[in-house]
Amino acid sequence: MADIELTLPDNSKLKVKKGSKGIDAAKKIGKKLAEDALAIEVDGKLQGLDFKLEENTKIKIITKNSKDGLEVLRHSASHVMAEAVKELWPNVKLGIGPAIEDGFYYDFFKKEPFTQEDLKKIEEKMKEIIKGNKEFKKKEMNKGEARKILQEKGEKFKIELLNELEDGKISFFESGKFMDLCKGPHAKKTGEIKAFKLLSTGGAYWKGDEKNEMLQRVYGTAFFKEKDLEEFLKQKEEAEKRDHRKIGKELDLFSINEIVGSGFILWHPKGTALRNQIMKFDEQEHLKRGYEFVTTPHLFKADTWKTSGHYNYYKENMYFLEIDKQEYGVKPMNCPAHIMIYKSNQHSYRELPIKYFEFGTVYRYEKSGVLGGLFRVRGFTQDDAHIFCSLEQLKEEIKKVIEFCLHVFKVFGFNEVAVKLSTKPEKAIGTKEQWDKAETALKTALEESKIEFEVDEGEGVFYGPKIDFKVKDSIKREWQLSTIQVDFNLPERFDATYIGNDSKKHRAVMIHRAIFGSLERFIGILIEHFEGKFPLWLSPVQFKILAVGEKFEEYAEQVNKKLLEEGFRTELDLRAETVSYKIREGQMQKIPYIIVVGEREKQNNTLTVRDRTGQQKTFSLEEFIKEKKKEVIEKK
RNA sequence: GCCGCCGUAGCAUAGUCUGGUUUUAUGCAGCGGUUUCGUAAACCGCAGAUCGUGGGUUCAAAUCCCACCGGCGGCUCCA
Repeated sequence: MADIELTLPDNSKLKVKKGSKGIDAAKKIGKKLAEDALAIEVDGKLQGLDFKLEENTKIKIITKNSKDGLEVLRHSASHVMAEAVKELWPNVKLGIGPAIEDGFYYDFFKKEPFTQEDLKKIEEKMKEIIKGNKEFKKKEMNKGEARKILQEKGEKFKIELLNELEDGKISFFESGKFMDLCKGPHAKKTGEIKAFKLLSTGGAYWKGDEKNEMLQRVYGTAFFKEKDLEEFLKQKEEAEKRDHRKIGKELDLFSINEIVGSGFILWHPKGTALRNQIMKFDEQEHLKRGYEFVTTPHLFKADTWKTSGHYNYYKENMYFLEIDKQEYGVKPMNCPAHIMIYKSNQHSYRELPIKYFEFGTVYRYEKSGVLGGLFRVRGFTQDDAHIFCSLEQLKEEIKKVIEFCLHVFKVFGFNEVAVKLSTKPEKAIGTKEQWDKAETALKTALEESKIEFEVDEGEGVFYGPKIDFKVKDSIKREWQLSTIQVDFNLPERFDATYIGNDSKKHRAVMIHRAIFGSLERFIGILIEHFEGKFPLWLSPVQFKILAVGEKFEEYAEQVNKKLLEEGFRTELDLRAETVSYKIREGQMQKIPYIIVVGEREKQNNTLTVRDRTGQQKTFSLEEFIKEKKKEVIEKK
């Protein structure tokens, strides 16, 4: 038989016999590769190893230890889980069972939800199946045959999926007694699944639509090596240790009170100290960049929201009240207020851009089930600014905002940033020309800022394109932070204009941008990022001062007074407790420096300072102040 | 909002399944005293809880049932 030629990802060519399969190609490339092979990617599509190869295709062998390999493994694990569940509860109907970021899940239709004990049972059953080391066999048939099989089994959800598939060959995967509609690919045998663990359960709507039935989802994860699984579980534990709700309580930063209401944050003195430092820093940075500060009310007459469109499109998320037969709405956004300020004067093109900044506290009604700690709340403060400019100025202004964001990330130690540009969605306002110009402006701004970014076609909001920034924290978790959005809608609705050099009125373009997004959420992220061990400039309490004995209390007081005068945040602890006790307490409060004074220090006018790692160092008072002031300025 | 789990002193837990000393226990924190101490917990004592709220079942409810409030994990949502 004649050879056919395939292209490998590195553009080298591979010749195999006509009619051969993916596994043959793998063997041809190398014995080791064939052993490790799990699946084959043909022209970007994952296929099983038994996939018949054709000429002029680009192939990639998916092996263990690759990201795609993990996906294949996890998808296989989800099948094994479904098999286990079917054996334990034969009447359960199957939903879908894909691999996801950290593992896999499978959705089942079952009256009673799964319990923790059920998870253990399923795990045991899965172990049996894996031990059996059965082959994943692919079976192909036409749609009619497939439907017949599914109808016999009564798999109504699978039939729904089948109906959406194109006519042609429908594939099932079979392992032992279990068979499931599935395009694959899978591992060769169930025995490939070596390290797995079921993690949790939860309800999930069929096809993610809340109008549909609620299915029972089981989450799990799988790895090729036991070591990787352990690593994963350790990382999970690490994340739990950093939970901002736990640390927030321990460090007395904030609370949420049942009587006050869900989603409303009470900032305690220490939390406020932290928050104030962030705000102070942010204010300075805005001043440097030519923003003007404004202050606006929390409550507006409903007319404002009718003009802005929120009354029609955002009403379910807003708080309304009626006084003297007049309807008012609490602001969910600051934009209308800023536009009103802009509109209180006529503006020349020479004045543009005009940038208004406000720490604007907004209230949004969020469904009870979505609230959580500081991450999702009903009342929060945005570091919100609106830039009014001409379409021509857009690119330069966006560039400045990008620089601003990156600077802020760096200061807080977020060194990895992922950027996404979202373009015109199907439903959108504004002309095609406006959109094109704006999208080009955003794109060019990103390129000229030498930033790598992804384009998310059609994912913009209806009123304009946007750029989103995601950062990675100290344990590599991703958080969506900043957003820069162009808005054609509100300037139109509020008729925001400027006078151009042709002395005619022109529509202003508005940019919404927030760097932290919400201060509440940002602080939540910071708590987890730093594990509560904030750098000196942010620490609610910077120094804890204690004396070795009563005789040295006066000196401790002197030191404290001096540090307060120098603008530091201190805590003087003169309680009748032992030195060790107070140090332990300070350490648990994650205070950056604990200052101990006694005979030696009093004699020499010095301080002995213990840092968070337990290291001690002696300074003269002046020396210490100088060094710590530097540390605060450098924000290390 | 939906599915599930949970709610015991300021905090962290035990007791709840299988109702039964007048319902409670432990540690930390608090308060009173003693100790004045050199880098992660000195000692003794005291006080502190309508067991989330309301209703029901029962001779008897922290425990069983219902509703509500709140928290957590998911889903959905986050123009």
